[in-house]
Amino acid sequence: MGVITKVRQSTAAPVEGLPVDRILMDDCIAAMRALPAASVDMIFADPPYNLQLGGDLYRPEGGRVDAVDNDWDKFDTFAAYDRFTRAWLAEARRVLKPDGSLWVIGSYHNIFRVGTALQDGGFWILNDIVWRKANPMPNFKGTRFTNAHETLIWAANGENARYTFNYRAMKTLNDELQMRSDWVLPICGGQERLKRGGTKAHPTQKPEALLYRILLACTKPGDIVLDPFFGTGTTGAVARRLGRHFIGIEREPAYVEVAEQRIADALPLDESALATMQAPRAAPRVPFGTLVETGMITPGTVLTDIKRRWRATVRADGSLLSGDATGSIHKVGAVVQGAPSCNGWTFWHHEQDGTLKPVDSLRQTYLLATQP
Amino acid sequence: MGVITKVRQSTAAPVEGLPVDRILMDDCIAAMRALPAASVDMIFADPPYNLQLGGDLYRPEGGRVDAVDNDWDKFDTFAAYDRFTRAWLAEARRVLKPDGSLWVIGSYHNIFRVGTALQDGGFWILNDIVWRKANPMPNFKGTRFTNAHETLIWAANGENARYTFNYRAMKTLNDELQMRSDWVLPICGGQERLKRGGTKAHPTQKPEALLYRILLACTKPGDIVLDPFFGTGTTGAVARRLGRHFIGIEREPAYVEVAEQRIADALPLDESALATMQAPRAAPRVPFGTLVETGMITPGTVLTDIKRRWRATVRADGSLLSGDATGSIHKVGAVVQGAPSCNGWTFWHHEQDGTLKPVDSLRQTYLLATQP
DNA sequence: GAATGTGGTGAATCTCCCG
DNA sequence: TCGGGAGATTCACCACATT
Repeated sequence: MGVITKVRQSTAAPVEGLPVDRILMDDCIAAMRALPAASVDMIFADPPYNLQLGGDLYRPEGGRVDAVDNDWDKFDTFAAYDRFTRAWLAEARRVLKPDGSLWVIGSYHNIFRVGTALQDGGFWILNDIVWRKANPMPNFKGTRFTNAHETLIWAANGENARYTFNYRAMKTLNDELQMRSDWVLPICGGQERLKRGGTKAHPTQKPEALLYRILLACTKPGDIVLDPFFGTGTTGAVARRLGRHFIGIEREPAYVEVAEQRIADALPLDESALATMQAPRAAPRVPFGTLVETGMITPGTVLTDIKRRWRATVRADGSLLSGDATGSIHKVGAVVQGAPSCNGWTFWHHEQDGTLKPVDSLRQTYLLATQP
Repeated sequence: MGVITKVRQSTAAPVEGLPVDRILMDDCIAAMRALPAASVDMIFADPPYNLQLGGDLYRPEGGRVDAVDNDWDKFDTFAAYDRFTRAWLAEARRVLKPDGSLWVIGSYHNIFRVGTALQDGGFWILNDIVWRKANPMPNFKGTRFTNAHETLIWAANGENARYTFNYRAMKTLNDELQMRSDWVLPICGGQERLKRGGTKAHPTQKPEALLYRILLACTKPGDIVLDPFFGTGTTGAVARRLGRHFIGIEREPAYVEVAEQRIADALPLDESALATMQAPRAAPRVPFGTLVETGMITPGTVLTDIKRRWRATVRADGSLLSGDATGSIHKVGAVVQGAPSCNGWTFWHHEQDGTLKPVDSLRQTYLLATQP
């Protein structure tokens, strides 16, 4: 599997005097101003999200959520955030080569403002990419949908730029299917999460797998990647492992110190390490409710067990009603039988062509219709 | 299991003279202007994604502009789109009830402009939702990532609005896990795709499953949903099925004709099928003292937490005593743990048949015995 | 040693009603 | 409008301890 091709090297000679493979401890706008125009091949930016959090948030079991409360994430107004965004984007565009591209990551707090600003500034959006987190923090209070993703924008330096996109590499990475605009990756934790004195070194460290995919997709070996919000240096570490150069800009000395050490420790990846950075194939999970939503089974339908001893009615939200019992297909199946648990998929049946069929057959039909 | 409660209906009486369950064949801004303020419970909007808005505001998209003039031209075009967006959003906000909410769907071409405009206009973003298409069109040229999703924004009418969110219904729909911000749903095709003379009746018809989830999540039965870009009426068809009212606005007579027929064919669900899992909050409140009064628990009974780390004694008035702490089951639970708050119903247990059971089980028993 | 259980944690705009 | 009190609320993964 996987076609091995010769890797194209970066063609143009690097600009003289660039602070390559170094971290500049400075404000990002000032530092970019000091760089020559059209000198880097890609920019990855993880700017402040302007989260606008309220007071403390507590978990159901009592613990307090360790939120992002750093000063660098505080802006007085949207207008102030926009000024900041437009300023760094303008410098970024100047520093980027004509055929380079820009990546920015954000959440709904800031990404719409960033997207608008970069369109206004002349960048040309190529894709928006959704990082679907495999293990996001739940919504503890049950007030909204679990915020389970972040958004990345990939943009070229103008509409007609000839940007780099390693189509084959992405297709190979994705089991010979085209890489889609939604990426399922775990959040950064475990051994990968950098600590200082037992606590996390940076509140928003990004997983290396994310940068791995971005650099592999949009740069060539030897290319120079600029990260104006370097933090603890995920971009630098991945760039080194993939044989790319980096320029990091970071204001906080504490972050710079951690990043220096980390990049020094980063070793070029071998084959097996690369494999672990791939996302595991997401097991297709189909909730019963999806069958209701897609019209495969209608609210009001009566389900029975195979011997028609018990009956239950499907409701609009995919719950069942049987006597006084309500809940999921599994829960109601368990209750009517007086059993501790029950697999509702095989227990409940619906009538189809005069015969009883388990609702699991509907799930199989759905999977066949929607899987590539 | 599960408390059966009557489905909460929309509370406020609908505004007099509203064109409810009708399609207004008109420009959306003009039609909204004719509606009274604060009159609809939800708005779902599927505005044009590209810049071909028609009218004299917008230049035709046809010819490519030379790169030198590109910036200015793009600015001009984006500015025109922004004016249009801000205009319809302003009317939408006026027409929306204070506790109503807004949904907008878009792609990377327009969604950043829409998001910025609605934040500037005073809407408060609650979630951005990713509709992850189960079967998207591939990227034939292999020049970018397969564009496999669209983005929706869900926003309240201001930061402190008390919007509707049927948390329990969503959790049930998703097999007893919190509904996340990434939704996997098939695109609209097959039987559902409306045709006129063999070709698709509308280029961007949305799947009913998408609207089904949105209406189930954010409206109550009897609520009024406004769709200012009605198209072939997906919103209206789903609203009718789910026992919600709609107001559609659509300029194109051909779409209106298709929509009318489609909605007439949509079968409303009966009331029992419409029921969804209700939050405990919707159940009648039972003070702990009631259980003491009715003899379900005796003064002097000792309660403990599940691990028997803390003990408390029930007093005649339904308060607890633990060491020096006295007060409600919640307050004493919080005090002994040193936590900011505590749900005493699930924290405190009593011994029954040799095992510890949460006092909440007594409340459930009481509710079952006293509910009609 | 393997299986199981316990505790900690992650970019979070995180309650509602009543007086 | 503000303050106080009732009471509702979590998923996946990892490290580490226990069986």
